[in-house]
Amino acid sequence: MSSTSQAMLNQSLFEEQEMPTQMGFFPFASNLNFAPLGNQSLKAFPSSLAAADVPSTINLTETLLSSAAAAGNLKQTTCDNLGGGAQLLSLQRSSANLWAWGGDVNECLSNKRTVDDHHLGVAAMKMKKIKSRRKVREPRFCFKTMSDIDVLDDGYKWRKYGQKVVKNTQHPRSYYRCTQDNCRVKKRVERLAEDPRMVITTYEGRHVHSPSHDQEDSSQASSHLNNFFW
DNA sequence: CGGCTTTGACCAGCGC
DNA sequence: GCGCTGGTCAAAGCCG
Repeated sequence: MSSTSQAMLNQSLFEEQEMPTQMGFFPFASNLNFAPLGNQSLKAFPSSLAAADVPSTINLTETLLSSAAAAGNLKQTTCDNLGGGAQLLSLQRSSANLWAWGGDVNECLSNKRTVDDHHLGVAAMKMKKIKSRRKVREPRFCFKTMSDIDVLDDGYKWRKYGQKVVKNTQHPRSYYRCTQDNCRVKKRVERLAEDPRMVITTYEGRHVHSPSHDQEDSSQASSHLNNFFW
């Protein structure tokens, strides 16, 4: 990824924060820096200053680091040429890599939310859902994980509602919905065609509740996550 | 029996 | 308008 496109991305993330009705990354993403990773990927890492100013960003980082550490093979490094000795999340096999995926970055940024869902009744919502199933989308957040496990434990309870074989991939895409009442968060899980070891997880929407996890550590970590962007 | 997964059908969006 | 594709629905079956 060129520095120009990275600059455009950062600009778009900033705009997303100022105009929450637009499609894009979650606001927290504007507190992350991005480094190019291959042709299509970005590696996300916390800006040291921003992280100090925005505790929730630290919480996210800690959450990911702790979950990655739990999965093993966490490797934390610094990268001086990115300025200020910025902290990178450099994770190895079977750990939770947080990065934005190039393809979905474009998808996220190109989609706009057109209607405010909050003022619609249930019936109206159903009608709208039927009429514009794909047009109206919640904010999305996606990342790659190199893992043998398809569904990562993020502290929330999910129910699978569909599976689809998408074009040019050997592996089916699975669709999950949060089991909590009134919570419309969805996630898609698929394996990268070019590298089946990579799992692409895409979250859509925001949770309106705390994680329902019975493991204390994960629950604590996930609650940090929930505090600011779920 | 309730909650979950599977899976074929259906529908909307998009490109031609 | 038509065909393709992705996303969702919902019935059926499975499992604890």
